[in-house]
Amino acid sequence: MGANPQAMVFEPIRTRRAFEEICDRIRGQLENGALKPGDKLPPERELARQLGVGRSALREALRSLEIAGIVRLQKGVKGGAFIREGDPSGMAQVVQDQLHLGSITVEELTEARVHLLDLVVRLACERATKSDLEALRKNIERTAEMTRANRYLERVECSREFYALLGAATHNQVLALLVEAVTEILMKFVRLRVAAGGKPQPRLVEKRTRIVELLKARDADRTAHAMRAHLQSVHGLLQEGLRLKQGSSQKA
Amino acid sequence: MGANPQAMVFEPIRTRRAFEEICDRIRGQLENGALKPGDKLPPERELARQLGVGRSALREALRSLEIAGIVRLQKGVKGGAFIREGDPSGMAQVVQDQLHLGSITVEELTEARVHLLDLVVRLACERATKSDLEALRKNIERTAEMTRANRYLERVECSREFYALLGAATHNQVLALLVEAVTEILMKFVRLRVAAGGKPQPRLVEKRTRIVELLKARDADRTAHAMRAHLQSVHGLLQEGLRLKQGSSQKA
DNA sequence: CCACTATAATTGGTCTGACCATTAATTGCA
DNA sequence: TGCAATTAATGGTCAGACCAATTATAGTGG
Repeated sequence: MGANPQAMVFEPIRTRRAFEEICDRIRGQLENGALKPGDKLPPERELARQLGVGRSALREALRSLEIAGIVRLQKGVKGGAFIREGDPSGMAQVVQDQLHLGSITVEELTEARVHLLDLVVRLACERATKSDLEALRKNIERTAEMTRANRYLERVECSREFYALLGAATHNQVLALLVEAVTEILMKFVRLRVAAGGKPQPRLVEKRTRIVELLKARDADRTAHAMRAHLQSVHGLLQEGLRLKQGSSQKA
Repeated sequence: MGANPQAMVFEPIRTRRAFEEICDRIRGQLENGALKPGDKLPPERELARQLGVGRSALREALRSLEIAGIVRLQKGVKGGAFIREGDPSGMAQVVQDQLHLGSITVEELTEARVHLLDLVVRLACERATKSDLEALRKNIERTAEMTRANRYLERVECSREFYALLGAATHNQVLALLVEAVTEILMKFVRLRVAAGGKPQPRLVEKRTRIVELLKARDADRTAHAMRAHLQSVHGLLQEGLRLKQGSSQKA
C-alpha cells in the first residue's frame, strides 16, 4: 500500500457521534448568521424530531454547547435553549482544569500573568478613556472601604474586578479575556489564603492608586514597572502559602 | 429591604443539577490527587450505580468533562473514560466560539496575537535551547519543501507548528497555550484563503529564517521587530479576503 | 504450530417513553 | 381587585432496551 503519492494522511475516522454532528450544525448556523445571540432554539423534543435524533443525543449536544458557553438553558415555560451573548468566562475553567491536570504550573501561570499585564498596562496607557480611569478609581475606592471594614473576601472580588477593568482599558476584548482567565485562577488561590486567615496584602490600595495615577499620566514605562513590582510581591505571598500545602502531599 | 448590613449578595440559587454535582466531584478528585492523568473511571453503568444517579445524568457529566478536555471517552472493551494528559487545545474552540458570537473580532484577535508574539519572541530570545532552535530550523526546512511542492495546506500546518514551537521556546506552557489558541483560529482563516485559491504569502521561508537567526543571536529587539512586521503583512493579506466575504452578508 | 476468521464479551452511543421539578400563564375564589 | 390554586410548557432525570465499536477468545485450516 501507499503507492499513491497523494497526502495519505488518513485521519483516524472517529465515528462521527450524533451529538457532534448536532453541535457542528448549530455552530454552523452561528457562523452563517442564521442564529444570533438572544435567539431561542426549539424545545428539545421538537428539535430532536426535526433533526431525526433521540432526545438524549440532542441533550448531550446542548450540554456540550452549554459548557462551551454558546447556549444557556432555562427551565420552565418560556424557557429553552438561548444563544448567549459573548461570555468568555468559560475560558478560566478550561485553563484551571489544565492546571489541575498538571499540564501547567502555578509558576507558569503567574509568570504569564506578569508578562500579560505588562503588555496590558502599556496598551491601557495609550487607550484608556476617562470612563475607564473613572471605573478604576471607583474600584479602588471600594477596595479601600472593604479594607477598612475587614471584608477581605469582598476585597478579593475587588481585585479581580481591578484586573478586569485594566483589561477592558486596552479596548481589546481578547487581551481582556486572557487577563481575566489567568487572574480568575490566581484569585482562587488568594481566596484560599484569605480563608485560611492569611494576612492581607499591605499597602494594596496605595499601590493600586499609584498605578492608576501613572496610567492617567500615560507613563507606560513607570506604570509597567509599578505593576510588575506589585505582581511579584503578590506572587511572593502566594508562594509562602503554596509551600506549606505542597510539603504535605509532595511525593514524586 | 436591605436592613441587614451583611453582604446580602444572595447568589441566584440555580438548582444544582445532578451532572454538575458529578462534574464537581470528579474535578475535586483531580484537585486532591485521587485521580491523575491516565487513570480510568469505572464503566458508566457501574459509576452511575455508585453515585446513585441514572446513566443519562452521568453521561451528561462525562460529556461536559470531555468538552472541557478533562476526559477522553473510548468505546469497546478496554475502553472507558480516561483522564487526559494536559491537552489545552480545547481553548482554541472556546475562543473561536466567542468570535462567532460576536463577542470578539478578527481585528482584536490579530492585535492580541501581535502583542502576544512580541512578548513570546522576547522571552524565547532569553530561553530558547539548542533543541528549540533546531526544531524551528527543521520546521522551516519542511515549510520550504511544502512550498516547493505547492502543498499549501500542509504549509499552513507548518505555520501553525512554527508558532507552537515559538511558544514552546518560552518554556512557559501558559504562554505557549495562549499563542496556540489565537494562532489556531487565524490558521482557520488562512486555510479558507488557501482553499479559495488565494496566493500564498511570498518570502515566507526567508522571513521565518531571518526571525530564527535573530532569535539564535538573542537579539530580542530585532527579533520582535521582524516578527511584528511579518504578522502585520499576514494581517493585511487576511483583511483582503475578509473584506470580500463581509461585503455580501453585511447588514446592520 | 501458526495465521487467520468467527464469535463473544465489554463498553460507550442512542432511542423510547415515562415521570419529576421548575417556571410562568391562567383560572378561580374571596 | 388581589391573591392563591391550577395548569401547561419545558428542561432534568430515570429506566431499560438495543446499536456500534473494540478487544479477547475460541475455533479452523494450513
